[in-house]
Amino acid sequence: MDIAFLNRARACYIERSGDLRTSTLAKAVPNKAKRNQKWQRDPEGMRLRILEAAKQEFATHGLAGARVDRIAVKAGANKRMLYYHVGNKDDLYLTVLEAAYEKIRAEERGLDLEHLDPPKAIARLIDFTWNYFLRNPEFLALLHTENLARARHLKRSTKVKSLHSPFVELIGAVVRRGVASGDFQVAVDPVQLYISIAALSFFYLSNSATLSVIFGRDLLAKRAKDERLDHMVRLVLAALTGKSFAVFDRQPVLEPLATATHIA
Amino acid sequence: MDIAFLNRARACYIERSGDLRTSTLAKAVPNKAKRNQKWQRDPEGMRLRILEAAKQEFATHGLAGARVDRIAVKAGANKRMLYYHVGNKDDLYLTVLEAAYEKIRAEERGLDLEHLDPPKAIARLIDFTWNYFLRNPEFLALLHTENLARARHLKRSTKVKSLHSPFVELIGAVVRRGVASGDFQVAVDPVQLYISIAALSFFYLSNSATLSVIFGRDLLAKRAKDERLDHMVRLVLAALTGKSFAVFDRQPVLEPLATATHIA
DNA sequence: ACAGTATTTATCCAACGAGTTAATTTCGCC
DNA sequence: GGCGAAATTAACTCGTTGGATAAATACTGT
Repeated sequence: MDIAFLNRARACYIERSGDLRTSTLAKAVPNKAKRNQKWQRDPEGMRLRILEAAKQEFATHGLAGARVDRIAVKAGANKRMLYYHVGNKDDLYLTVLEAAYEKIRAEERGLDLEHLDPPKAIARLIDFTWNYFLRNPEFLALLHTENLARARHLKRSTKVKSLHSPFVELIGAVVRRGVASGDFQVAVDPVQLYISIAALSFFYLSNSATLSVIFGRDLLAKRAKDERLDHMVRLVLAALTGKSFAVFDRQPVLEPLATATHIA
Repeated sequence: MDIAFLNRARACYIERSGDLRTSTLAKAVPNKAKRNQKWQRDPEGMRLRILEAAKQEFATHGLAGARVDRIAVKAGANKRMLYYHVGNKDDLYLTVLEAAYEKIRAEERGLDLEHLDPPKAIARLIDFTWNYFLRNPEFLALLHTENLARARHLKRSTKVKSLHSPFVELIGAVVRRGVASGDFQVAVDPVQLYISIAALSFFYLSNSATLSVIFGRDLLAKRAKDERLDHMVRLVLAALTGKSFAVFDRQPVLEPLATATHIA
């Protein structure tokens, strides 16, 4: 969901300053072309734009740093609309947070690890996590913001609590299979493993700014990112299988994963 | 540096409401006991209290969420003092950030890994990192805040950039020794390893609030923390040595580390 | 004991930011 | 073709907040 696109859409939907009506957009091309219209109704679209703008704003500035007016402008809306369609700043934030969790849970469900052999399944899991974080940097920021607030909002949210991640069970199953097949040495706690896998990607990406300064190199350069993914996969697989780090050369492990596997 | 203590110190230093002067405190017990004094000079103490209060405030509320007035109150000072002793809100923040980096670097230097055998050295490193983060939760929060700002302040700070962490070199040396002795299988990139070790602790602790909600259990309970440390050490050592996860039972690895090794 | 400076207090204020109120416009429906 | 509800805009309120100013008080050297 690209905010720039959404704004362009709105902007060109009704050419506010001129009379020109070039609305070639999908959905609601009005058949009666009234002139002099100042605005056009679009509740769902408005709500979407508002939430998208709010997500960006909360992600880049945190809860306290976010500005309601800025969200309105970014959404191409009037500030009153935020209150009309969603609620006050806190409601806005909670809605964004819930949507973020829903989104990642949905993508997680699309990943089937069941029929992969255990090492490949773990590798795919790491690859997915890494790429999801990479593609959704706001999610990282929102998570952190919520932790600053000691999960105050999350606790209130029945919605998020009902969204169980399928990963813990999946990892548990993969680990059991791995142990049975002899691929893995020990049955690690799936929660610990899940946290560790998330941690390896999360920390690198969410702290890439300060780490880049400290180490004096750009950790978000293509090369650096490739190396990181490689390192993480090797680290975890070496630990689980008891085989050497070196055994896991890139191609066989990383080849079948990649971005194509992700849901749109 | 305990803010409550500092405040108590100040509060009892001059008993403002009564005449009673029970100043048993170190440093500057005034020999001429003037009566009716309204306040006492203490520039260094004031500065310390301000910075400590600011650290707490920035850590719990982020940069934008921090309130200058609240810092003043917490420091037992007048707001004007912040500007007098440190500078505006941004200066305050940068000073706090720099102090935080200085502190961890100082403790890092106190850790000598050179004469430990490689696996023990790595275990101690993990233990140190874990416990440092546990003892200094504000550091985690500050790091995140700074990353939200895309390291804007850090880049400006010549001080922090000059504070090289000794860990990258140390880890490099340990890894080389380990490879030479046959303990380790492959010479991993020390930067990657450093980041991974920090990541495993950082993510767990800084996101413990949301993770606890998601998993429905208290990740900061004593038991859970012990398990986490155990898991991290096993994970990394198994990966490096190529031996099984199970080989590393708790006692031998964790015994010689513990809190006593840390600098005050 | 006195002058001059360092430190601290007591107010003030202009800008900002969240949230509201009321007026205006669109649109489905009869 | 017009009525009423839904959607949107414009303008305003009012507490908060970072920062500034000036006055008061403690300390230092002489």
